[in-house]
Amino acid sequence: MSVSTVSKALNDNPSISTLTKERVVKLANEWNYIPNEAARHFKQSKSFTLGLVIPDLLDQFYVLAINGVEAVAGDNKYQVIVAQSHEDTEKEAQIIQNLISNRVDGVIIAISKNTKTTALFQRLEQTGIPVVFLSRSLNDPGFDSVVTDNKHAAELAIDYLIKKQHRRIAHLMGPKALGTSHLRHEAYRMALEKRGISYDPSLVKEIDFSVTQTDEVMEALFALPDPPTALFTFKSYVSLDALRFIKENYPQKLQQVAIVGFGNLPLIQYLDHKPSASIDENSFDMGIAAATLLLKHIENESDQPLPASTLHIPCKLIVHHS
Amino acid sequence: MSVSTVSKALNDNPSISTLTKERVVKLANEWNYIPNEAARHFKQSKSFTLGLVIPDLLDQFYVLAINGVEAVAGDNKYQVIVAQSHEDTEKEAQIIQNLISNRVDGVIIAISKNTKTTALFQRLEQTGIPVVFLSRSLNDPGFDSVVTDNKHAAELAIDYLIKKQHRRIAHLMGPKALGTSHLRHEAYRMALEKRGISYDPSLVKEIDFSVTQTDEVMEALFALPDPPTALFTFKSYVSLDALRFIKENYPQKLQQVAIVGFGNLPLIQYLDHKPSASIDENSFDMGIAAATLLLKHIENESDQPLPASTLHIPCKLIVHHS
DNA sequence: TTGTAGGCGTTATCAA
DNA sequence: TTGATAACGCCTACAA
Repeated sequence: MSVSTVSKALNDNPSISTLTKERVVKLANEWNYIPNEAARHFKQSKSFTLGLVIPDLLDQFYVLAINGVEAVAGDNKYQVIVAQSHEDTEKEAQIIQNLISNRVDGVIIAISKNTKTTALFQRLEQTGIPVVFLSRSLNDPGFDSVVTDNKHAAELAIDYLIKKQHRRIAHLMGPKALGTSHLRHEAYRMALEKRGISYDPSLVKEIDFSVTQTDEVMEALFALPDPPTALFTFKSYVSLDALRFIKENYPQKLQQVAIVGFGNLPLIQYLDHKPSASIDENSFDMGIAAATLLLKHIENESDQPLPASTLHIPCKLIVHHS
Repeated sequence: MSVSTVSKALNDNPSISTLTKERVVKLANEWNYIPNEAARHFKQSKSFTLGLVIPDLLDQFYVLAINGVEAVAGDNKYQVIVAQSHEDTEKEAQIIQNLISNRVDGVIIAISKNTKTTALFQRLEQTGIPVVFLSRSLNDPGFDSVVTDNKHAAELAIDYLIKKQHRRIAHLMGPKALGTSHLRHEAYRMALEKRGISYDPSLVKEIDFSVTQTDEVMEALFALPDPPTALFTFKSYVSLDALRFIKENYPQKLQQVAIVGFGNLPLIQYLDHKPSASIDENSFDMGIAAATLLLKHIENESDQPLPASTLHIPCKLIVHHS
């Protein structure tokens, strides 16, 4: 029996008789034959693989997003390769190079905090590999992205804090290199002004996610003549660092200073002193949205590429009760 | 110019003139040519890929192990595909099937808590794909594994608790299906008896990692006529659940009950009420050891397979200061 | 020093 | 209904 007959039989090709199919399947099982997916993909010049690049697997926000991506990918017979950049632009470039080498069908990426250039991503698109930015987007509107609805998030947070009588609300802003940092900063500013609180630049401090810098910034904020009574942070891991700083250095302020940040992390449930509230970014849903959008590009057969779009995923405020 | 000349030029084959090489490399760069790794692997019938199967990415223990595996893999030009079983044997089987389909060169796996049969793993080995079990091993000595030195861990924990005047030390034992659960249980028993504390089976309770079951078990333990004053847990996530149970239901016991478990998780640093201590399993090193062992098998050219071995990774006790 | 040809496992096309 | 063949992109003998 020829290879082609076997191939057709296993793929349930209608041109093969039922009897032959049965015999083939039986033998295939007996001999534990498993088709070589790699060869198949090679032949089809399609890998049925999505590359997913994230800064760090220890960040639960991304893990939840991964789960969302994997769910959609699995439903559509795609695999997912997860790679960590460890917030290193160089490593990130290496990963992307590698993903191109392996001819993944598409890439979802949460860029590292230092990534500024778009060259690599243009290269991907040129190679015919669509890219979707997750959570952290470039400033370039030419790319697809799935992001938190930062504006709404800031309003939820500021509303909550104002209701709790806070007027001096500081913002621990993300690294300037990230477009998301500016979006959140702007959203914070708008939300404040809309509610009649004038924006005070001395209450805005850039952080780089390191403990030491957060400590410095907190020290500076508390040294102000009129220090903040509330913090709005770029992400909840910063909230946690800030909280620890307060516990260690200003324990008397622990009950007074309210903290709200982006990301409702599962680990918060274990804490005794929780941040006051968190923005639940629905990162699982963000993963789903990113993967769905990416697949739409991948499976777009027309000669025209789909126009780039930015999806704002709705979020909600979760108040933590300590 | 022929493809073979180009291929040789790019691979720096000595039979190609320097001039030709230069011209080829120049054009390759100009045209953004990136070799198709998939085709290369296909040709070599080698994927330079390791499969890494773990229960859950939200468990920081495994994330650290992943980092270890990735470090070794990267140094040896191998890629890593990470897949989550979500503690589901069926999903796990699917993943392994998929890894075989994709002809990975080797597999590292932390089996799900329900996995009992070895059939799948034998299938892998038969297919010529070596397997290394990580942390959670089967009872079968025919397979390679990298595990915590459970015996030493139990001694460290029990010594610590005894020094703190505890005599009634309960064990929250892992799921019976896991070989590791029995090893740790046995290590606990031995450590106790060696120190003149008789083993009391009423102080041993099996848990399945669910919050509800941990709650039930804790309730039962505290309802004993002579309840435990210390807990030795299968893993630190169980320690955290137990801690929460105590805070919510027996707050007066919070300061008295000592808890020690396997796994020194990064998230513990954020807690106010920490477990008393944790076994630092050095999971990063476990990942390194597993990957190194696996690569040794993969790169074993001899016709004889290497004998199976079990590596016990040294661990230490980390005392947490609340 | 360069080119030609064969093959890795699979599928699609076309012929038998 | 089945079989032979070419092709996917790359590498490697071997021939020129």
